Amino acid sequence: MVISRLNKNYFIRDTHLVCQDLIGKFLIHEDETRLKVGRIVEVEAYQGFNDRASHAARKQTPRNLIMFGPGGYYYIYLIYGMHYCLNIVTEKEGFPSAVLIRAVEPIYDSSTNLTDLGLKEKRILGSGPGRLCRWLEVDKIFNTKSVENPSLFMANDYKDQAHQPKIEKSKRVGVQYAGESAHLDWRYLDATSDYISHP
DNA sequence: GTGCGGATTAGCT
DNA sequence: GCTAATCCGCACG
Repeated sequence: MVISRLNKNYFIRDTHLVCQDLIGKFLIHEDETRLKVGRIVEVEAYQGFNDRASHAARKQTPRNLIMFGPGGYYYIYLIYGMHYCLNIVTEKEGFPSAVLIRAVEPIYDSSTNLTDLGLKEKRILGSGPGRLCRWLEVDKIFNTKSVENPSLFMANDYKDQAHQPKIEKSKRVGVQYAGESAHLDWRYLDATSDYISHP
């Protein structure tokens, strides 16, 4: 299978379709100093003006401005003063939406031999939105950057590592403050994966 | 300028 | 299960 990068147009469509399609895809940080590859196993949808869990639910601010533009750009913010969360903006300009990457299975790491690690240790690397950003060395430098930038991107395959995911939906994590929006089943995960953030 | 609280995590009970 | 850690965006005025 040929490795091909997901382009901006991939994200300019319904957020829930993007969520389902992203499960099993690869998230790759590659430059002169590192190569890290994770398989996406859990994401969440944040969609439109009526989603009270979304940063874009109230109004446009300097921080959430990128969410109001067209899909295909990263939205990365600092949470609780110490963890970054990685999102990809989705849909057409004017309908603020994004997909939060919540967990990846570590596939390759140029600074660590992953085969030396047990399941528990690999889970600590990639299970959870803050943990995966720490492992992949993703921070606000990539905020507002296009998914078509050369070093942080997603791809449909990585060295024949892909396999068929079993997609399940459930409630989003950590949004109990969001009233009506809190109970929506807008979290998508691969039920065959051992790397889900809240098993 | 001040104050509040979060799309989380780690460590302890 | 509970909570501290630790910063900044944003709402107030």
